[in-house]
This record gives sequence, C-alpha cells and structure tokens, in this order.
Amino acid sequence: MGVNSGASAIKNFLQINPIAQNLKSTKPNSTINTILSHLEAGCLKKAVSLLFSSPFPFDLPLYGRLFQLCSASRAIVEARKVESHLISYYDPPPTFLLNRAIEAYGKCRCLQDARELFDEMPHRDGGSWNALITAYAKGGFPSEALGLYLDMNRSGVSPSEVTFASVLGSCGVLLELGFARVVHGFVVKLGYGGNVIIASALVDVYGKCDEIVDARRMFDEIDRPNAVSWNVIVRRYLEVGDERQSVFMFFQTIRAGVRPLTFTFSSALVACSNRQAVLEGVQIHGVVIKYRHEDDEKVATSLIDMYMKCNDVVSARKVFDQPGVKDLLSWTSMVSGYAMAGRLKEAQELFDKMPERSIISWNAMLAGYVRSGQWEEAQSFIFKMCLNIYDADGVTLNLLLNVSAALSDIEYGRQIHAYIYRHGFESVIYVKNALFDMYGKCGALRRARICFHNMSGQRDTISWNSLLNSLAQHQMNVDVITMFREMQKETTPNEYTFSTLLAACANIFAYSQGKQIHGFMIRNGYKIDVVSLDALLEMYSKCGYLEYALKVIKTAKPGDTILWNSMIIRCCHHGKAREALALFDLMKEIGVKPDNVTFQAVFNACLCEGFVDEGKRYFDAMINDYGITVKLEHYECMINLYTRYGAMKELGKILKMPFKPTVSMLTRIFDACKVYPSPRLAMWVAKKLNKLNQN
DNA sequence: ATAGGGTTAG
Repeated sequence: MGVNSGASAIKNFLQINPIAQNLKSTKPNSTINTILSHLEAGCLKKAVSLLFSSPFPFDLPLYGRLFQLCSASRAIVEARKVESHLISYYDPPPTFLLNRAIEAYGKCRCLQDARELFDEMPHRDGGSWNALITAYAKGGFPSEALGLYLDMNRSGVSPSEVTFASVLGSCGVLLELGFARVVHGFVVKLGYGGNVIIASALVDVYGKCDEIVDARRMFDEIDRPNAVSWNVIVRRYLEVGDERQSVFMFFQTIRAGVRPLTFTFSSALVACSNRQAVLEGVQIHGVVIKYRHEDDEKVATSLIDMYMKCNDVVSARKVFDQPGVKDLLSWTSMVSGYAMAGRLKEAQELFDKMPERSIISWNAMLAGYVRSGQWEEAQSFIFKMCLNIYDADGVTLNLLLNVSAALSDIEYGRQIHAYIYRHGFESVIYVKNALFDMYGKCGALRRARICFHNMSGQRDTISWNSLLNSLAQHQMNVDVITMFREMQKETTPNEYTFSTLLAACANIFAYSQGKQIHGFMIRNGYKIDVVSLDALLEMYSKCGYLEYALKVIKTAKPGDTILWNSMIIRCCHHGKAREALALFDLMKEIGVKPDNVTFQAVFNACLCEGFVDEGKRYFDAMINDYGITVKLEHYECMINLYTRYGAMKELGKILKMPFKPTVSMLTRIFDACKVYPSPRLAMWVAKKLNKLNQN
C-alpha cells in the first residue's frame, strides 16, 4: 500500500537522497513574500508552484493556511505539493498539519490519498481519525466511515463531538437505526448530549429512520435549537408525511426568533403544497418577504410550486415574473405547474421559451401530456425529446412506458425495455414497475408474468397494485381477489389497492368480500379518500345494498359533491328515484353544495318516476336558490321530462331557452305532439324540422 | 491551530 501516492514517493526519495536539505536559498524571505502576495491575490496555484523554490521549511501556520485553501478550492494537485514540501522539511511533521492534509484530500474526494497518508502517519491523534472518518462520510462512503469509527474505538482513541457528528450523518444515510441508538448512548455517556450540533444530528437520524416520535423527543431536549435544528425537524416531519406538524414547526421557528434557512422555507412550502394549504402558504410567503428572501431563486421556486399545486396559477405567475428569480429551476417549476394543472398550451409555450432545459424540464412537460392523457401530443413531444436529450433517466423511461402502455404499443414498449436493459436501469424498482405495468396493460400477460417473477424479492405495493389493475382490466375479477391475499404476504396495500379491489368485487357482485374489505380498511386505519369511497359506494350499490351505500356516503366530506352526484345517478339506475330525491334533500341538510351535474341527476330521477311537478320545482330552485347557470343538458333533461309525460304547456314555456334546440330535442317534441295533441307546438316544431331537412 | 449537523424542479 502507499506506493502510488505522490507524497510518499517523494518522501521515500528524500529519505535515501536528502539533497534538498543541503540546498540553500539566497533570499528565503523574498520567496515567502511572493508566495504570500499570490495568496493575497487568491492565486493558490501560483503560490504553490513557488513552494519548492524555497528549500527551507516554512512556518507551520503557512502550511495550515495552504491546506485550508486547497480544501476550499478542491485543488488536489496543490494539496499533494504542499504535503510533499511539509514532509520534506519536517521530520516528523506535526500531526495537526497532516490532519489538515487528510481533510484537504477528503474535500478533493481523493480518499485514496487520505487513506494512505493516514496509514503512514508516524503518530495519529483523534483529529486524524476524525479527518478520515469525515472524509469517508462526506465522500459517499458511509459504511466505511462507520467501520473506521469502530476501528477508532478498538484502538483506544476516544471519539469526540466531531466524530459523533460525522458518524451520525452516516447512520442517517444508511438508515442504521440500531447503530445510531448505540452511538446516542455513548454520546450521553461522554456528556455531549447538550451539544446542539450532535443533538440536531440525532434528530436527523431518528427522523430519517422513520422514528419521528424519537426525533421530536430529541428535538425537545435541545436547549436552544438553532436554524439547522429547526430545519431538520421541519424537513423530517415533511418526509414522514406529517405536513401539518412540518408547517407548525416552521411557524414555531419564527416564534422562537430564529431566522429560517432557505431550505426550511422550501420544506415548509412543500408541506403546504402537499396539504393544499394555500392560506398557510401565503403566510409563509409573508415571512419570505419579511426576511428578504423574495429574490432567492430557490425560495421563489418553492413558492411557485406551492401556488401551482394549490391551483393558484395567478400568484405563481406573479412570483415567477419578479425580477431576478428566473433560473432553470423556477422555469421548470412554472412549466411543471402549468403542465400538472392540465394547462398544456401555456406549459408548452413557456417550455419553448426556456433559455435552457434540463432533463427534468423535459420530463415535466411530458408528464403533463401523460397526466392529461393527451397521447398523440405526448408522442410528438417524445419525438422532439429524442432529438434533443441524451440523458434520459428513470423518470423519463417511466413516462415513455406510460405512453406505450396507454397506446397499447407493445413494439415501442419493447424498444424502451431494450434501452432500460442497455443503460442499466433494470435495477431501478420504479422503472421495473412501469415496465411490468406496460406489459400488463398491453395485454402481454406472459411477458408481464415474467417481469413480475423477476422482481421477486423487491416487489413493493406499487408492483402489486399494478398486478391487480392488469387483472381487473382483463376482467379476471376473481383473480384480483385471490392475488390480494398473496399480496398481503409480501407487502402492505394502500388506498389505490382498495379501489381496484372493490371494483372487482362490484363486477362480480361479491358483497361479502367487498364488505370484508371495507372492514379491513376501517380496522387498519386507512384513510378513505374520494376514490376509495366512490369504489365503496359502487360496490354496495351494485351488490344491491343501496341502504348501506347511503349510510357510507354520509361519512363523505361536504366538498365531495361528485360522490353525491354519482350516488344519485346510481339510485336512478336501480329505479329508486325516491331515494335519489331523498339523497338530494340530505345533501341540503348536511350542507353539501349541489352543482350542475347534481341537478342533471335529479332531473333524471324525476324522469324515471314521472315527477313532473317536482322536476319543475327543482328546475326553478336550481336557478333561483342555487344560482346555477342553466346548461343545454339541463334543458334536455326537462324537455325529456315534459315530452314523456305530456306536460305540453310547460314544454312550450321552456322552449324559450337561450339555446338552439337540437335535432333530437325537436324529434322528441314532434313525437310528443302526436301523443298529446298540441297544434301550435306541432306547427312550430314541424317548421323547424323541415328547415333542417332542406339544408 | 482545528474539525462537525441540514441540501430545495419531474
């Protein structure tokens, strides 16, 4: 070991041939002055190049300063030269300076150099261990860092606060909860529990390991949390999905009088977007302005994102149009916002104007087309994309697979599969999931089965949901229910699982299974969102248990008008118009606001049972009490009602509508006139129809 | 003569 290190080669050379020590410079002071003036001018390279024109040792602080500069500018070549000079003229060189050298190598990500120097040091102290452990931890080798920490303990060197900080960071990366707990004990034993940096690191590890309660307990133990501590707790709450607490802790930061970091703003704003909490988002915007962060691109990006995800496009645009916030990120965010809001024209326009684009910008735009199901547009966008990018990533491949699945284009899907194989994306679980999903949706069940089998050992909830979906899509309803049992042996279902499952139950009228699933959801505390609630209603209604569905719908949120609408429609399908109308009354009682679709459904219910007077009353109420603009569809319903039951007088009145009657309306009126004689109306409609026929 | 914790667009 160590033969490849430049520094050690020179050292070996000097040991057998120490001519350097015999050289004498005529003007040592002039050399050092030139070096200092280069450093003053910020020119590290020039300063270092002059080192060896002085065959004398320099003062120790100069080496220290040089190493620090090398660290800061990641100058590996210079760091090696400084080390050479140091070990040439000091024997032995002071340990603290070699520690600085290890740090410099670490910062330059030359872990090999750091390790060799460490191994060859004649005398090591705790600082040397710390420098190397930090180098590994920060250089992306957390397990090596932990290994070194164990070596350190074995060699009898006591860890310090610095050691613990790095070690806890590595535990966080590796999700080594057990290791972290042991370290925590040691921290307390050595009396470092009050150190805010270590305490924050502990909060971070516990949070990352999903132990948010312990994280919070640790946080509460900190005497005076600083900006980083607050940042950590806000972030960790966000990442475990407790957005409410995340936002709450953000405002606590302000109350504690701590100025939040820009990162903290971003986290809190993401938390707001996830909860659609625009009011809190606006408050955070206020804090942004108070702390003069408005023109920080990163904060602005988070603001744009928050407003976009809360459907406030105007405010998002306002932030974006502020001077000085436009960068790649905020452009991308804006495009993504438009795209995800389904405003693809605006998204594409902005995308075309972007001064530069990253793969994420391309993905964002494509995701918009995919989300809105605009497959043809997606295809032509992909064509352009292929000509312009060379760095497709996992997300790109996912989207491409979604497109080929939607178009059932298995040929294209296979090509993407080949690309995935060639570029080593096969190990990425979400790419695999999308691939499997594609084969399933294209009906290539044999290929899908192979994919699913190949994924054994790393299948997650999404893989299983995909399987259930593809079975459901092929009407294999019984298999959906069977495979759900298999799924539970391997992973836990989520809300999406249940909507598929309940739909399968509904298709085969499997009431008892459906009911069991409902019970399962309740027992296991799944939140029943609009989609699964709708699936439940559908299952109970289809299985003929309307009363039960009615019981369930009362647990819906007042905002979910759609659920009530589809429930009213379902009642009509079962010929239960009275129940449908009762539902409408119940809506009023509970405070659910009906919309135009609700009234269409209500009119249809009246049509089923021949409730002409009620229909007219509801129609008037829609206009006068609810202020809903009457659409052509509503007139259609009313005309159906009046023609079917011969309410010719009302029919005549309603025809003064602000729309041109459609052909089907006219035909229906004409037919009604034959059953319920109404000469004037007959004349009017005959004229209209004739005119149409002539044209 | 010193080190250390947090990382933001799909």
